[in-house]
Amino acid sequence: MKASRVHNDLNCATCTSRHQSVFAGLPSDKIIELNNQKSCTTYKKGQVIFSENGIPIGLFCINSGKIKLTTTGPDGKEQILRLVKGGDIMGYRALLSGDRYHCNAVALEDCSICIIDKAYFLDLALQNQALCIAIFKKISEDLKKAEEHIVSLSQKNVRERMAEALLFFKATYGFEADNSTLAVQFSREEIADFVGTSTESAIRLLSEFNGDKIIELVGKKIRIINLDKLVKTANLYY
Amino acid sequence: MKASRVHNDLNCATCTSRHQSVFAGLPSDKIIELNNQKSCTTYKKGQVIFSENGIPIGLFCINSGKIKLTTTGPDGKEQILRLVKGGDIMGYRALLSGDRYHCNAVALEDCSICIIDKAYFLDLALQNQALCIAIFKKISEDLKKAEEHIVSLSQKNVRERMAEALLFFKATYGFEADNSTLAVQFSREEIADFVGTSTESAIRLLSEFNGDKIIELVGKKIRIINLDKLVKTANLYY
DNA sequence: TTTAAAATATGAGATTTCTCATATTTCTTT
DNA sequence: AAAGAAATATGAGAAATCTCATATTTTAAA
Repeated sequence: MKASRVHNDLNCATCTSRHQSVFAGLPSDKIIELNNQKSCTTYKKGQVIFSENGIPIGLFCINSGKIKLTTTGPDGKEQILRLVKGGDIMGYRALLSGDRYHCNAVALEDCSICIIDKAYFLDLALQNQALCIAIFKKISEDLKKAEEHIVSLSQKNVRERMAEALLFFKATYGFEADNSTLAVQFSREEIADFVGTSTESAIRLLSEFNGDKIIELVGKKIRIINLDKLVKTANLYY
Repeated sequence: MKASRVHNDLNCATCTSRHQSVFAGLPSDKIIELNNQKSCTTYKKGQVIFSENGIPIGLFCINSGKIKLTTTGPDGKEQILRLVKGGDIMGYRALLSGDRYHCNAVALEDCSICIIDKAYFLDLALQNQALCIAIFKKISEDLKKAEEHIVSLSQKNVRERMAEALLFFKATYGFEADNSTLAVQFSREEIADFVGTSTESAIRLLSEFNGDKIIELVGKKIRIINLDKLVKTANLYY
């Protein structure tokens, strides 16, 4: 049975993910304070961290692990909206707008996550300019990415969107040590849920890319062996 | 020749749009200060207010008029990303993220707009909690709308998206005095650019909706005559 | 007012993508 | 290790949507 484990082993002061996070600019006294206001949890792959319509109790700060944010469409099909990794915050949209969650957060692999009390976080953000600006930037980036996704879904065909998705996975999670294998593993269905297509079409396209020597399928792993061709296939520039 | 006209006739203290804006919670001394930091411009229908890749010089605060925010897709096709109206701010994403604009802002009708100096606005936002929270909410809402648009584009067919688009236009701009005619006029091409379809398909679907007595086409105007059926057609609930 | 240009409308074939069927492979569990 | 379940793979027909062609109507310009 998969289960989350609550603890407080992580220390914000020594947390390496912090330096890439919105908390990068916090003074050290605030870091110590923050450390006392958080609680840490580990989640196993596949576990739901929060879900649609839930009421936010705090801000999730990812120490390590990868997470997908999804919604359920009108016919029950899942849509992947955002991808989250170590150093990211999540759950901030609902928190800042006083809304409920409109996404599900599901662990793509084992994760170590801290949750920061809602009221404390809001207070901290309003009092610390660097944090406030970092949050502005974070939402702005997510909005930009979402709008790029809109253009892609609206104007590109499935083949182009699939190529773009692989590039997005690369941009988000990078490569493994071999510098060519995507450092994230999705099922074909999950890829389809990001690209906005059927699972069969996703499978077919990945096979085609494999046949075209753009990628190499090694089990569940995807190696990008011709990045130029992938970029061209994505029809990115004009 | 269409041309914008710069002036300073509008007064923030008496501006009625302000009460629905992010500046609603500002104390009156700050309103007076804000009034001195802004400059007003009128734009004619069709005019470009800012464009993709431009560097933001300030925050646009809409006094009156309707505006579309668009991007150009890989094959030159326009995509409508957001719709703006009196009381809204725009250009804030690029401003807050220190980025260039990734959208074009084009007047859908004659507009009266104030521009607030970038540095002044950022300063004001960081010093005033109510404003800061209002901005958080504003971006959060735009992100939520964008993500709903993603699900729609990804999972719905063109007919459902068209119905949803009409409901979105209604939610954004409301009805005229007759309580059924959409208070905004788009060309069929613009509707297609929002829905993510071809102009011909947009024309065809509107004709179909007209034939199905869901809407009534009165020249360029669209009257919603069966809201229930439109909601059902949009496949909104599950 | 006439003419030209742009927008709207509609049909029909071409194309893309989906769906369903059915293998095959991989992973889990006993 | 064997069986069952889940994921991946592939084909083929069905359905959705686009594109191109061509009217028709509306708007703008001369």
